[in-house]
Amino acid sequence: MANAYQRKKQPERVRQQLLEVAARLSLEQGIGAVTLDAVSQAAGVSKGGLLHHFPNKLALLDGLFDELVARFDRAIEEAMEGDDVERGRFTRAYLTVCFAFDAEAEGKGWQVLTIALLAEPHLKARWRDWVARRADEFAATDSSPNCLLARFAADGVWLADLLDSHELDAPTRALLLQNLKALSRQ
Amino acid sequence: MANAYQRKKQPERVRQQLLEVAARLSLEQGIGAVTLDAVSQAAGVSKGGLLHHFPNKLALLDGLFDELVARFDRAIEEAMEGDDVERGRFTRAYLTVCFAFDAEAEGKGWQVLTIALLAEPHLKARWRDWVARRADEFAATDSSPNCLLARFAADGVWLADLLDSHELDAPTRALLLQNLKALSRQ
DNA sequence: ATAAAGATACCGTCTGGACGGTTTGTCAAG
DNA sequence: CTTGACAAACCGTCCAGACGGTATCTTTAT
Repeated sequence: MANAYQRKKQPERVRQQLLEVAARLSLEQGIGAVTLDAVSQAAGVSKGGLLHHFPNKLALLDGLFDELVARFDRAIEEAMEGDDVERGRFTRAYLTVCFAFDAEAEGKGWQVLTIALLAEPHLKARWRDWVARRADEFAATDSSPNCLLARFAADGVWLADLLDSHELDAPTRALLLQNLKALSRQ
Repeated sequence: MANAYQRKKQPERVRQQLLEVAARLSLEQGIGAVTLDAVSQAAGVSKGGLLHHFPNKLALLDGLFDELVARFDRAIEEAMEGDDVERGRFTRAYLTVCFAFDAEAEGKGWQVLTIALLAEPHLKARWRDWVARRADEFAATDSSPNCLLARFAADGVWLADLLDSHELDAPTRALLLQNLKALSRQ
């Protein structure tokens, strides 16, 4: 830290580090702990360095959002590949990802952050766009009332995970997922 | 404002006003806008006045939470009265309230706030308690997998309202509600 | 090949303002 | 005349962002 001028320059790595640290901070200490000072310090970068990569705080949050969505998209795409029934395929992938999101260690790191993002009007709008785009993209295969219902339920489960309410035991959870997937096929 | 000493003293009214203003601010400008200064000013009260009613900011948020839960409870109770089928009665009331929550002007005012509350660990825990208590209270009539599913879906719809995503048209929405209620009776 | 000329990736400090909270004072009601 | 309901001024802290600098990369001109 003291003299970090001459260390190897690795902008992409530093950028990534900043995002990770921001996510971790929000998880461990709430969104209030995500300050430019805290993030930069925990990432071993000066505040000026942070502001070089992200010109302001909103840009940092935007970056987090991008990362989050990209991850989500990748997970969904992956889940869709192993499914050869057209009808409701997207919905099933959505279900899979939402239900898995609490288990994976990575997911945990993004959850608290997510809520914070949705509290920010700007990011709320961006999420809205994402939903609209997807709904449009899969209108042909996933717009049935049952699919809609299933996805809403997935959101509910995701929310419950986020809040640590409900505490489902594993078999109940598995059964629920199964039922919802069945719905998506009808 | 300038000379508010001699205005009629109406503590309960002022307290209510403060809560309403805080809710409205969070709705219109995000949780970040809910500061002691902003709330007190918008409520036509000095900051000292605010802090007289709520000794600190957390107390203010707690107050909002209390109000929110009380309203929710009342709405649910009301919805349960008109339902004479025991099985899934709570779930149907829960559905009714969640689905109605976007329509009523009142509900709108509390939505964004809610998310913010859930970002606060302390309030998150309180919500968790609420869920646990209710789940326990209605274990005999509303613990079937289908009821659980229905309530999760309700949460999803509520979340969608909160985020203005999804934009359901009225008939689809009504149909969804109907389907979920049917589930709760099985 | 190399050196000059930027461009990019940082560092360290400073500042203006916001924000939560305290304190002291004032008025009105009981 | 005491207590509750406020007002108004103030304080310490924190924080976002600006700024001016420095070191390392890349490109270009020679």
